[in-house]
Amino acid sequence: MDNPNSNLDPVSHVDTFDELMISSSKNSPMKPLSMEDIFNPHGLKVLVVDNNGTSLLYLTRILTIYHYQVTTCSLPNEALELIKENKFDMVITEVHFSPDIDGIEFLEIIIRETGLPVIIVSADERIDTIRECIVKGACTYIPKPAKKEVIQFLWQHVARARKEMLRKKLMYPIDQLEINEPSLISFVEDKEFSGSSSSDGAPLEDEQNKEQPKKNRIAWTPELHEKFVRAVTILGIQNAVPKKLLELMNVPGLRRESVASHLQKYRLNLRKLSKNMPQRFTEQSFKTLVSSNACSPVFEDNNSFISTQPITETQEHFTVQDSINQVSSGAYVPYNDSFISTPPITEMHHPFTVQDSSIQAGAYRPEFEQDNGPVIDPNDFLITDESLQLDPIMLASYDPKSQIIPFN
DNA sequence: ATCCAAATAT
DNA sequence: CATATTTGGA
Repeated sequence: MDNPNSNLDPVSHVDTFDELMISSSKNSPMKPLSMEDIFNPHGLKVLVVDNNGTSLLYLTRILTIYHYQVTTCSLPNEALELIKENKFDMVITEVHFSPDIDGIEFLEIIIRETGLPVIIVSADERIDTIRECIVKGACTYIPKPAKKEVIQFLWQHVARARKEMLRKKLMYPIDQLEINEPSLISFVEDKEFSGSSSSDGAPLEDEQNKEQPKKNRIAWTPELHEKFVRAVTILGIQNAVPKKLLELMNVPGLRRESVASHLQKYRLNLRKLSKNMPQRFTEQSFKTLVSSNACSPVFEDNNSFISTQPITETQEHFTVQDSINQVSSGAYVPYNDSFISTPPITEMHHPFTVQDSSIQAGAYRPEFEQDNGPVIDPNDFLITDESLQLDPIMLASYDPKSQIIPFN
C-alpha cells in the first residue's frame, strides 16, 4: 500500500524513487528494496482514464489479466486528483473527452507534473492528433481497440522510465553523496596512527561499533557501493577501471586495490546474472527469451547490481510474432556477449496505414526532440519492414541512451 | 565444512 | 590492468 505523497511535484517523485531505491534510512540500517520489488509488473499501478465506459471496461479487463493493478476514472480532473493522492506507475488515457475538456492539455499536465509514462489509447487515428501527443511526450499512441498483445508489454515503458530515472540519479556528482564510512575511516585512522591515538581530537564518533571490530578490511557499505556504482555509471562500464574509479569516488583512504577487487566482483555478478540469457539473437532464442520472459532490469542483492530477470507471465504458446511484439515494446535483448536495452517502440502490426505507422514508430522519438518547438517529420522515424529484422544494433541505435552491459 | 567478500598474488 | 588464488569471517 502506498501512501499519498504529493506526487504532483517531479522532484518529490524522484525523491520517492530514491527512497525506494537506495534505502538510506540513515538511522535504521534498512535493507534496500530489491529491484525485483520495484520492477515487478505484477501489481504495477495503472491509472486508466477514458470517458467511454466500454473502453474503460475493456482496458481494465485486459490489464487485469496481466496483473496490472488498475484504477479507472472517466474525467481528467478526477484523474489529476487521483494522481495527487496515489502513486501510479503509468497512465493510460484517451485524448478526447466529452465536450470541453482538452485531453492534450491533460496529457501535458501529467507529463510536466509527474513525469509518469503516459500511453494514449484512442479511437482518433488522425495523424495530427497522434503527432501532437507524441510531441507532447506520450510514450506511445495506440489505436482502439488496443490489442492485448500490445497491452501486455506496456509495463516496459515503466521499466524504461525508471531506468532512465536511475541513470540520471546516478549521474549526479558523486561528492554530493554525504555518507559516513565508519569502517573505512577508522581503518584509515588505525593505519596512520597505529599508536594509541584515540585521545586526540575527532573522536571518530558514531557507530563504528556496529560491525567493525574486525580486521583491516574495508566494508563496502551500501553507501560506498553506491558511490562506486555512480562512478561506474559516469565512466561507462566499458571504461571503468580501478584508477579512474578511485579518482572519481574520491574517498580518502580507499585503496586502488580495493576498488579493483570490488570491480572484479561487480563484473562477476553481472556476468552471472547474464548467464541465463541466450547468446545469439536467433528466432529460437527469441522464443525462449520471451517465453522465459526475461526482460526487466532487476536489482539483485543488497548491492544493487543491475541485471535482467524474468518478470512477465509465462505463456505456453509463443509465436515469432509475439517475440517481435516483445521487442517492439522495448526489450532487453541479448547481443553477443552483452545486453542491449531497446527503447519501447510501438506495435507495428495494428490497423494503421503504412504512413501512419511511421508516426507510431516515432513514438519513441529521441529525447532531444522534446523541448524546443518540435519540428518533427514523421518520415524521420519511419520503420520499414527491413528494420523489423530485429538487428540489435539497429534497435539500440534508436536510443541514444541505450546501454551495453558487457558480458565480459 | 561451506560460502562469500575482500585481499593479495600473478 | 585483468584474472586467479588465498584469506578470514560468518
